[in-house]
Amino acid sequence: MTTTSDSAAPFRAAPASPKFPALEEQMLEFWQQNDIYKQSLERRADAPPFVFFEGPPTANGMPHPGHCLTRAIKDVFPRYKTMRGYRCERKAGWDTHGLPVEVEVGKELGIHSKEEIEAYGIEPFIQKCQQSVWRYMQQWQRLTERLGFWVDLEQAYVTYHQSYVESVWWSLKNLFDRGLLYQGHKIVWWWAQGGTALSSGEVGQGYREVADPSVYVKFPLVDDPTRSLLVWTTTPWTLPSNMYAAVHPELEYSLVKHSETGEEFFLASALVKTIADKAKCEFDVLETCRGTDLIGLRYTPPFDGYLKSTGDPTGTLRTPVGDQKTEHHYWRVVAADFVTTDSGSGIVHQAAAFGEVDYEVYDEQRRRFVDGEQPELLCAVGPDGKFNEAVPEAFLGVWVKDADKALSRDLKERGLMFLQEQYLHDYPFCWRADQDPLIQYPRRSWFIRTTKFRDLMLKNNSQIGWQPEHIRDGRFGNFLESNVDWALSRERYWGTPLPIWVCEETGRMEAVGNYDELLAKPGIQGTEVWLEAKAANPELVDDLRVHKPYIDAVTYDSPFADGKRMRRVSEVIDCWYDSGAMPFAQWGWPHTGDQQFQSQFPADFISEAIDQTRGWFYSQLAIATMLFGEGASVAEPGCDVEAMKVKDLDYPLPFRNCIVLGLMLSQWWEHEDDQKKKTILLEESETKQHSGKKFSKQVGKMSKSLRNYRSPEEIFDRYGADALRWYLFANQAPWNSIIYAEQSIKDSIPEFLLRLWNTFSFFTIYAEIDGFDPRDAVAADEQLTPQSLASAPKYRPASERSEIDRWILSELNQATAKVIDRMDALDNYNACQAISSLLDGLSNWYVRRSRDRFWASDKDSQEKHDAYWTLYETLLELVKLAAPFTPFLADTLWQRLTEPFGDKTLCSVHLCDFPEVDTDRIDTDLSDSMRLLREIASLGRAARASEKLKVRLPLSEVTVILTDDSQIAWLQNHDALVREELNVKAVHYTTEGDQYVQYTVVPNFKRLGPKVGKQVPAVKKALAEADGNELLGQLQSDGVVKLELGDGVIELDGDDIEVRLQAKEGWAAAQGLGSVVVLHTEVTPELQREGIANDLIRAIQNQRKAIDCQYTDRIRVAIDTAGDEVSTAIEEHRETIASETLADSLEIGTIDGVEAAASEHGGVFVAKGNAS
RNA sequence: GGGCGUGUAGCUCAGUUGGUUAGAGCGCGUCGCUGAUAACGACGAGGUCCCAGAUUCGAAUUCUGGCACGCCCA
Repeated sequence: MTTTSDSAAPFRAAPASPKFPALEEQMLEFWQQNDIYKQSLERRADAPPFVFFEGPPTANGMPHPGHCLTRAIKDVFPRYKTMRGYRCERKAGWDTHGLPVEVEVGKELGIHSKEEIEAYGIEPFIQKCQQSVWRYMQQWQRLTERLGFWVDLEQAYVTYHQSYVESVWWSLKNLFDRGLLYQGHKIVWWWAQGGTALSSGEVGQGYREVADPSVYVKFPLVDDPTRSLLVWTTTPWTLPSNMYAAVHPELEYSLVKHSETGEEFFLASALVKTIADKAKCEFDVLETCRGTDLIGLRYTPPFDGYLKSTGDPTGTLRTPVGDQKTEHHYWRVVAADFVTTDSGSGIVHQAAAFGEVDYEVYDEQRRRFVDGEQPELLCAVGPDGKFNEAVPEAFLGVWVKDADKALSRDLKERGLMFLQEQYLHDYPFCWRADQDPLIQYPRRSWFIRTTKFRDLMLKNNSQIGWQPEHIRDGRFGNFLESNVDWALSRERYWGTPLPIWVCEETGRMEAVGNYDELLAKPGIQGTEVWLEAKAANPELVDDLRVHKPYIDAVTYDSPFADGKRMRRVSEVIDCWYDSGAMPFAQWGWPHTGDQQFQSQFPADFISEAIDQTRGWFYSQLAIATMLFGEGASVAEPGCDVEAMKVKDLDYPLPFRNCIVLGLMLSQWWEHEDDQKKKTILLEESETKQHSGKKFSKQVGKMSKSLRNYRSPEEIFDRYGADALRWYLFANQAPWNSIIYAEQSIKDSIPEFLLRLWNTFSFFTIYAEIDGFDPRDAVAADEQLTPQSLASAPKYRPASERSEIDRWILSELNQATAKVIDRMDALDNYNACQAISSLLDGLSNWYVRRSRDRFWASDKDSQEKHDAYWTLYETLLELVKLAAPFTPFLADTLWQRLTEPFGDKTLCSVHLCDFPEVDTDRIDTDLSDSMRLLREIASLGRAARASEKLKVRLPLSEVTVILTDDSQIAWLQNHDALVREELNVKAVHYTTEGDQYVQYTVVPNFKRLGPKVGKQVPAVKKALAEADGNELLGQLQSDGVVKLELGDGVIELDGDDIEVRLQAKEGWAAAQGLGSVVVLHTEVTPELQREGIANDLIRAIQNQRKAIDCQYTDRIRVAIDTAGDEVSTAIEEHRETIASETLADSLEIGTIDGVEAAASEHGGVFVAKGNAS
């Protein structure tokens, strides 16, 4: 070959067993030192943007394998889009606020309750919180980098940063000024003894079964005190706070008469008998009605505390103008859909203060009244869980759960108790003080009126490209449909402070949009608290000045009352609001970053796991809908919306596409011994090392305490990040829940990484031997595109190269088209399938069938150059295709493949453009023909196997019978492949196979169905019964087949039917769908001897390897045989044997001092060195 | 209890608008190849497509009702 280079070989043979984790570590260092990620962005500085939002991980706790999936998916599409010519900025982000962080710090300090935190000091506590998230952020950064997730960690947005907090403040001020931020009640699970609400997670931990009372109480009607509602409740202590009695409007109710006492009750018809039985009495049904008929009936509440103190107030209803109606505030029958007849009486006591559902009923009632005349929430219990003045004196100050019995006795004495029972149910207790039952209790809370935006949110949702699609109308759509106002505030410490200041005199409020605005307020005081803290501890992060407790100290003159102060409310906000504000808050917008925000909104692509539907997906959608586009005009009456509107922003939605990932489960093998001690193994193969123990396979959630999964770090060290990534991308659609199966991660090495490496390695071995030098392509560009390589003198256009070259180039371009199509549709799974099958074709067919050209001794033959250029180009393009998926290996191979060019080529594949499809190189007919040819080869091997005729033994002929002659000409021109593959002397193709095969004609149902409809079974039957050969003959001569059916004749053309072949008995044959391959099995002595020669070649080659020959070492060979046939075979094929094995001498006999290798034809002696 | 999803080979998973022989990889078995060699190839066995019903000429695929599992909510 040509030698334009100074060095002997521009390519070095690659090591056979690469250590992928070590190669990846090297690559990480290279990327870092050369700032490849930044370079990849700079190359796209003026390109159209592809906008990606990073959903901020909570920097609390260590990252686990599930996070690897999210981060890998978040990486692959931006990488792909960058290579495709887009500018895809990737700003990292961290969610740093919230209860989980407080709990984590609490654990560290050994404290838990709010009292303990306050005793410890809010100031040191939030400092600890800030330090804690910082520590975890570093762990996450390590994982992020090692996984190859390219994202700008240096410029990450952090939710506790001042600029971020101020953006959130701006948005809250905007909502407040539009009247959309209001104070209301929220019913929470309340730990009265500890004075704090518990999160749902904490509540879930503390359920246990207890017996509670279940009582049926009489509520006498105001208009007819002889009649009562029979009302059911399981919490007698809430009766003093009764507000309504609820019925289901559609249920049937009965008015019954007690057969003994004569009292009359309303209750659900379905429960009349049940309750009569329970009370051991008889009811006579007087009349029935529907629930709606009862609505509005007034009754006397069981305890009169509120009746006395309020005087049974009324209010004006919201009705059309001029149509004034009033209604009593309390103690009426109302409608509620949740009432059932599964238990109770069908009439349910409503105490809005102590139940979320009850509260909703109350809220609905409240909204029926005009402003200022609405019912108040009745609540006879203080935050300490004890009764207040609204109850009879005997109960004042009693802990509610202790009062059930006494209250019941009181009701009995007053004749209001109808029936009393006990029932068992699960009830939550405080998880750390397990004697303390929790109660539902109302807390003042801040809400955002998201319900006003329900339709707009649905409209935005409808335009989002969800993957999978069912999220839109399923889980997410349903969630939006049942939207309730967002409970924004949290009575906690570490969070974005709610930026609302209240006048200490009038209670009037205003929102503050940023820190400077606050400082500019008249009479500002309290800022010194922060300054002093900072002076005392200069290490303090400046961002803390907008946090509790420093911000709480800041007060200013009230604009509402002379001489009075404005003080901040004490709450912080839900950290989901923080994350949902990231589209603008990540830039500090609107205070800063206008240009970035304008160009980076909305997102083209986001992805998170399905648990984020109610989390980040919602918070983003809700906030964007309220602030931007059509929603920006929504406000309470009297607000000047135009003044508050964000100018020039008319965005419909916060993100255009979202892949919703499934959850990740773990898989492990478990054994439990007699002492209940568990042994956990992560790989099935390991169970064999514990003989005698029975392991059962488990699939379930990943559990830190069970240690039922391997940490990402260990996976990286064992198999590498590419192995994990390929497993995540190529094994399943990402929205399915995925089982983290270590074996499958391991398998991605031989299935993809090693196969790619071996193909590359094959190339380098021969490129080194032959001195193939790609620098002959003098006009090669920095990306080594196929076009630019064409400048090499021995480079022939693809159209002039051999069939197999054109085939693999066609496969390459088809695969490229498929990958682009799939990746544009956010379908990584099928993109990987396309890459995988391309690699399979390259490795298992192209290389296999092109070996002889690489081995050919004529180093300068055109065929050899064709093979090199084809393989080289294909590898280069394949590596680019793989780059987004397995970035480490792809870059390693790119660097080695481009090494001869030095600085002339790009130093990283990630700076390249994604391959373009060259449609001129796609030849689908060739693909079809090659598929048929591979099928024929495969059938031939199957036939050989069934006759126990090994491939080394040559055969004279195979006959291939086809159903039609359309491919025969092509196959005949290219039968060398089949001859070599099957080791036969000749191949005959024919459609006249009556001798070997039977023809059957089967319907093509897809065409026939629409055509003949119900006659399909009859046609099928007729075809099966007819003589196939005859039908085929008809078809070939007339072009149609006529079938006699019971009710007439049907004509079928060639597309309506398919011809199938069935090999006849007695032939060494194998059948496929459209072809049968028949072997001619007679073995002549000549063929036998050629087979012997092949056997010997193999034995000698084995021996070469055994004595450590280099590829090019010459050898001496002797065969120790007494057989004439073997000797003759050696003589006949001496040339071939010698050239194949690089033997300088080939004798019958032995070689002294050399150990013989046994073979079926005698001892084989191989020695290094030439004959002399 | 409600909503959403999942159920296909021993394992991990595909399966396009319904088309009659349901696929891949791994694992297993048999064989082959041997200048990619701790690699590679072929062939084979292995399936009640969770169950029952409906629609249809035809259902893994559509519908209804179960069962099991998962997630979210109550």
